[in-house]
Amino acid sequence: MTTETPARGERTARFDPGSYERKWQDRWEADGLYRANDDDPKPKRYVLTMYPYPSGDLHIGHWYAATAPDIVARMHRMRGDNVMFPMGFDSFGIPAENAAIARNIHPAIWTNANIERMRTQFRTIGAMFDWEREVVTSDPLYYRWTQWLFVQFYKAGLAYRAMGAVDWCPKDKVVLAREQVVGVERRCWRCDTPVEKRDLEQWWFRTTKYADEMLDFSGIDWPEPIKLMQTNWIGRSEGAEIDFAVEEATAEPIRVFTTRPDTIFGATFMVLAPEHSLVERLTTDDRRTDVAAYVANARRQTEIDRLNTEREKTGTFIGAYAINPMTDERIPIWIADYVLPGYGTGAIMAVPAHDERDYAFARRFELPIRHVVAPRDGEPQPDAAYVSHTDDEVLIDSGSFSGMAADEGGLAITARLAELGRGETAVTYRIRDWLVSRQRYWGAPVPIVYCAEHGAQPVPEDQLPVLLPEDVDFAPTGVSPLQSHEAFLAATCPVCGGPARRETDTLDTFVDSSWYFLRYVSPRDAEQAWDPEALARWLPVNLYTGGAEHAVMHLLYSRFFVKALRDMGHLSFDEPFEKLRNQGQILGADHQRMSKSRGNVQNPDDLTARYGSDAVRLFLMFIGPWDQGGPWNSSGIEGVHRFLGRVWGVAQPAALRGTAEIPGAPEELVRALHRATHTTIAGVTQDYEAFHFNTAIAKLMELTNAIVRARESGLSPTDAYAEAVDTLLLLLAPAAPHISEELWQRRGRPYSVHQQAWPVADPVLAAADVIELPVQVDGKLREKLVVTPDTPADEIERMALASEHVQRYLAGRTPRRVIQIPGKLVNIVTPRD
RNA sequence: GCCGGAGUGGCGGAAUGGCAGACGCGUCGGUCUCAAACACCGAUGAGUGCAAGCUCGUGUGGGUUCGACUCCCACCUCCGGCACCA
Repeated sequence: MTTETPARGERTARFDPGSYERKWQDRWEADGLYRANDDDPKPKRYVLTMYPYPSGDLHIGHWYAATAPDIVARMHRMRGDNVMFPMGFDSFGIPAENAAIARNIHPAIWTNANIERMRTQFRTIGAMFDWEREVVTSDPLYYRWTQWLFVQFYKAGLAYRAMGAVDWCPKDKVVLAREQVVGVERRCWRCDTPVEKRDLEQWWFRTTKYADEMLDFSGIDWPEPIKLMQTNWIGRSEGAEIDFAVEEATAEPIRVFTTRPDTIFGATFMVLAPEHSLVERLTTDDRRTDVAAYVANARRQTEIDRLNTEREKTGTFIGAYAINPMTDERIPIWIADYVLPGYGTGAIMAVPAHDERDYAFARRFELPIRHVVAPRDGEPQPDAAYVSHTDDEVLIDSGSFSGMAADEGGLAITARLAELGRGETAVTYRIRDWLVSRQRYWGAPVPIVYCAEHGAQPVPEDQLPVLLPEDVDFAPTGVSPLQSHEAFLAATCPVCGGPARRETDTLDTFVDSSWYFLRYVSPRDAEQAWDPEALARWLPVNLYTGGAEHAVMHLLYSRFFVKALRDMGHLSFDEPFEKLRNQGQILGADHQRMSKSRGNVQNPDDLTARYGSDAVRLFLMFIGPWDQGGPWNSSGIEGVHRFLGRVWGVAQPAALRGTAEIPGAPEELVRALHRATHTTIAGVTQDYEAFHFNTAIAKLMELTNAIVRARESGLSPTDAYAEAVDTLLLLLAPAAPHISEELWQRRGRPYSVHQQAWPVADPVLAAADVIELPVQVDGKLREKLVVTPDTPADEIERMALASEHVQRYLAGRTPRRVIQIPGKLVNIVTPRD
C-alpha cells in the first residue's frame, strides 16, 4: 500500500514501507547493530521477554509481547546503556511429542522446523534481539546443564524422590505439578482435561524450603497482583499445633494445627482426614465396618467431588474419644473428607460455633455448639448460631482466659499449652514441593540411575548429558517410550560399577525455563552452565516482561532456583528479575482467546505485508494500555498507517520539496513549534518508561500534526522545523524502527538512528508563553482568561471578576471566596443562600 | 465465599482532586477525480436554541470538598486468581 504525499514543486519519494523495511533488517543484522558485548564499558541493562514455545507460527500475541520491551530496550540504548535483549526457545514439551504421535514425525524434527520458521518470522518484527545469544532448551548443549543443575539440587538435598498422591492428566498421560492444575475443576493447564489423583513415586524440588523468603518482595519492582497471587499461593498461616490426648492411654496424642487457638474452649469434637495414620489404630471394633467403608469411599472420590464446597458434609464417628487439654472434656473423634491429609497435620479440633465448616458438620451430625468468643459489645448469640469473626471480640466461657481480647487470648492459651508440653506456636504453608518428573519422552532425562545395591545415584557430572535416544517408538502406550528402549535403560552404577537401570522420567519444561535467563550470558559455553564473570556482569535481569498467567509457575520457580543456587554458592544475588511488567492478552475479534480451534487467530504476516512492520507495531501499542490487552480489531490500523504517511511527508528534505524562501517566519509560530517539540520529548520519555505506549504514540501524533501545520505556515526552512522533525524521528525510532532509520538516512543524518543520543527536553523551550485559565463560578466553567504564566494572583482575580460572564452569574453578589490554583484555574464561590 | 483488576461518546481509549472525552477509529459533510479508491479539509457526548448560550452527562445510591471520572461508605455488573487450607 503506497501513499502519494502532497508535494510542492518536485516529486517526493513515495511512502512504501515494503521498499525499505527488509533492507534495514538485513543491514542491522549484517552490522551486528544489536549485539550486546560483555566488554562494553557503558552501564549494562538486561531486558528480557519470556521466550516462546515453538508451536509453529508467530501470532499477533508474540508481536504484542515483543514490541513493548523492544521499545524500552531501544530507548535505554539511545540513552547510553549497553543493552542485552536476547531471545530463545522453550523447545521441550508435550506438543512436539503429540505431533510425533499424530504425524509420525520425530519431535526434534518438528521442533527444529518450527524454530526455523519462527526465527524468520521474528525478524520481521524488527526487534533488537541479539540472536547470537539464542538458547534452545532441547539442544543437548543446553539440557546438559539442566541435568547438571538437577544433580546440584540432588546433592544439596533440594531434589528428592518420594511417593505422593499426585495429579495425573489422563489425556497427556503425565503427572503435573500442583501449580499446573487450574481452577476448581482441577484441569490440566495445558490441555484443559480434568486431572486424576494417583499414588506414584516421583521426583520433587523442595520449593517449600524457600516459602518464607519468597514472601519477601522487598527490593523488587513487580506488579501488585502478581505479588499477591504468589503470596496467596504460598499461603502462610500462623497459629498453633496442639496435642489432644486420646482417651485410650496407650495411643499417641493427636496433633492438630489451628489458626484459632483462642477458640479451644469451644472445641467439641475432633476430625481426622480419612487418610490419617491414626485412624486404623483408634477405630473401635463396633465402628470398624462403617469407618472402613467411609475411608474406601473417600479414596475413590475424585478430587473435584471432594473439594466441592457446595456438597453436604459427610463423615463418620470412629468410636474413640480425645481429651480437650484446656477443659479436660471428653470429645468424640470423627473422620471426614473435608479435612485434607496434606495440609497442617491432617487433623483438626472442631469449633463449630466459630468455623463455618465445623458448624455445618455439627448441625448435620447433631454435635454440640459452644460459643467462646463474642463481639465486645455484641448481643448474646443463641447457642445454635455460627458467629463470624470480627476485629473486636473477647473470650467468654474460657476459664481464666475469659474477658481477654481474642488475639491476646490465643497467645496466652498457646503459652499455657506450651508450659503443659501440649502445644506450641506453628506456621503452615499451602505451597507444596514442586513435582518435576514427567512420564514423557521430549524433555531432559532425569540424570539418575538405579543400582540394585546402591539405590538411586546421580549420573556423574562428566557423563552428562544423558542424551535422549533418537530411535524410539512413539506409539501412545501410556508410558514413556524410553521405558522400552533397552540401550537407554542399561547403565552402570557410579558407586560399584555394577549394572544399573536408568531413570526414564524427564524433567518438567518449567525446570528448563527456571534458569534460561542465566544461560543467555554465555549460551555456547561447553564447560559450564554459565560463565561466572559474565553472570556477575549481566544479572539480575533489569526488566522482565511476559504474561501474568505465569504468576505461580515460571515466576515462582525462577525465584526458587535463584535462591537455591545462591545458597549453593553458584551465584550471589537474591532475585532473578528486578522489575517485572505484564502484558495483557490480545483476544480474538470475538473477545475469546485466540486459538486455532476457534478460528479467530489473527495472522500478522498479512498485515505486515500490507502496512509494514512499523504500522503493526505501532497499532498494537496504540490499542490501549499494554498491561490490559483487549479484543483485536484491525480497522484502527489505518489510523497509524496514515500517521506514518504524514511523518513521511513532513520529514522529506526541504530541498526535495523545492520550498520557496519564506522571509522571516513569525516568531510566535517558531516558539510554538519549539514548545511542541520539547513538551513531546518530556512526555514521550516519561510514557515509554512507564509502559504507557498508547499515550506516547498519541503525543507523537500530536507533534506530527503540529509539524504539518508549521509546514503549511511556511516554517519548513527554519531550524526549528528541522529540529522538530529530527526529534520526531528519534522519539519514534524505538516504536517504529524502520521508517525512522529510512527517513534519518534520507535527511542525510549519520547511520544509525538507533545509535543516536536520546533527545533531552529544554524546560525553557517547553514552557508556555501564555496559558488559558478556566474561571469557574461555584465550580461551573463560565469564562476563560488568557494570561502570561507570571501574571500575579490579584491581577488574575481582578480580571476574573471583571469578566462579563462572571458578572452575570454573580448577579450583584459579593463573592464569598476566590480560589486560585496557580496555572490551573480560578473558582469564584458565591455566598450561600 | 475470599483476594485482585475494571466499568467514561457508536468503538479503542485520555484525564488520579482543578476546562471530562486528548489521540485514533467510525460516521456525516466537503475538496480532488469522468468515476471510484487513496489522500486532504471540516463537523461529530446527549438534549435544547436562529444564535451567544443553557441544561444534563464518567455503572448505581449516598458522603467529603469551593471543586469528584479521580477520595470515603454501601451496592450492581464484567474479567482474572484462589477456594472445605482448619
